Amino acid sequence: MARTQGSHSDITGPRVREAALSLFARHGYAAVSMRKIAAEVGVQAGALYNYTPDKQSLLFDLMNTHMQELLASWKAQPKRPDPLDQLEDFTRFHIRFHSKRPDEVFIAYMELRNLSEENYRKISALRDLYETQIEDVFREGIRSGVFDVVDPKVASMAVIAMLTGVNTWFREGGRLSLPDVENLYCDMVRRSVSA
Amino acid sequence: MARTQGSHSDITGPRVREAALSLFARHGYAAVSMRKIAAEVGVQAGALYNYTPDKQSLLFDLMNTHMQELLASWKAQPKRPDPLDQLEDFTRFHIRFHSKRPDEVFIAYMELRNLSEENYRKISALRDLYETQIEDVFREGIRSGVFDVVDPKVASMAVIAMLTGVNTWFREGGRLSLPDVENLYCDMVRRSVSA
DNA sequence: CTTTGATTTGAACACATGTTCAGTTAAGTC
DNA sequence: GACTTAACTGAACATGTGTTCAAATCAAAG
Repeated sequence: MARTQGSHSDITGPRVREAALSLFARHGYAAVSMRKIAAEVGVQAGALYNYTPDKQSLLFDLMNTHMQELLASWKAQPKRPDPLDQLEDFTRFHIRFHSKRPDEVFIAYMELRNLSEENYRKISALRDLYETQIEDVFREGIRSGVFDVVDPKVASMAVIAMLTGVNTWFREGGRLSLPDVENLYCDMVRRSVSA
Repeated sequence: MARTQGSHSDITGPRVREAALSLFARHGYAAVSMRKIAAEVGVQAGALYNYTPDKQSLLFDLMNTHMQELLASWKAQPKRPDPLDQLEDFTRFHIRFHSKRPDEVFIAYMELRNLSEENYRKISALRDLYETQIEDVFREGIRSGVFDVVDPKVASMAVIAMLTGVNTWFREGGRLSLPDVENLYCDMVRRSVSA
């Protein structure tokens, strides 16, 4: 058996994913052909099928990996006892994590409708799981009296939408630094739900 | 000159736009072919070109009309003197206007990258104009002391993102009525920026 | 009923699509 | 240097793409 180590697939595989990520984010899943992805990698279209069963799986893999990393990364964070601190941690974590992965985030929000029904259900479940994380913080803070929130589900959706919106305008090297932005949003988020 | 009045174009024209709106929102601009739009209208693809010079113009018209109506509708609103009231008015207006036009809103946010450069600039300018509306409210409220906002631009982006997020989960006939949602968001928005 | 011209058809254009696969290339083992 | 096999090419498949346009259709005016 020749070429089991040092094989090209160790290099080409990731490059296919990178090319798909970048192209899907820039032009959208439907507008990017397998030939364009192949051209970006420097390979013929047929070669892509050594690394993905089809175009749909390429999209799903990107979104699934992103969501898994998002959840794992949040759960790896140390959890402070006070819900007010947890809310600040979540705010900073969300902004930081998302600002580092603009392409993944863009795809995760824009390409949901291009997933097959089954794949859509899987990604949706992961997103629900993430939304539940902050919802639980609200419920705990309501019980302990530090939050004045009527509807924790709505508050979760509102806060997540607000935080994810940062990606639409924030650019490294702009008028504000990332810590600046974190502080501004921490302040607004806390005040919007504090007792 | 025959058939100048009661002509089919009075009926087919709007139906082409409606079909494009619905299909673009559901499947995305790139995934919808002129033949699919034509099929939805009940006509052959060639006939569409009596109503649009090309596919791109169809997309631009939908987005442009939406943005023009959004701006005109906001400017037609009576303007109350207190910035706190203006903020509440904006919040209710934004939620109400957007929840009535889910397809237009979806397209306006998702299909920006499918606009030609020139069309993108035009739509961007309109969006900037809308964002300026609430930014001006913040600036006035900071001056008069009713708002405690460090960065009115960031506050605008945060509030608009939060409000537009309603469209991703709110459905008429669900757990909450639209007035319920308006009240919840008014409360959060006001508290997040009040002095 | 004939004329008129707006409206629509249906075929054609040149090219792009996702996917498959027999055949070629080339890197590692013996 | 011969052998093995992963990696890749390049052509082919059937189908779909936006757009054009001569010809057919059809409702109203004369």
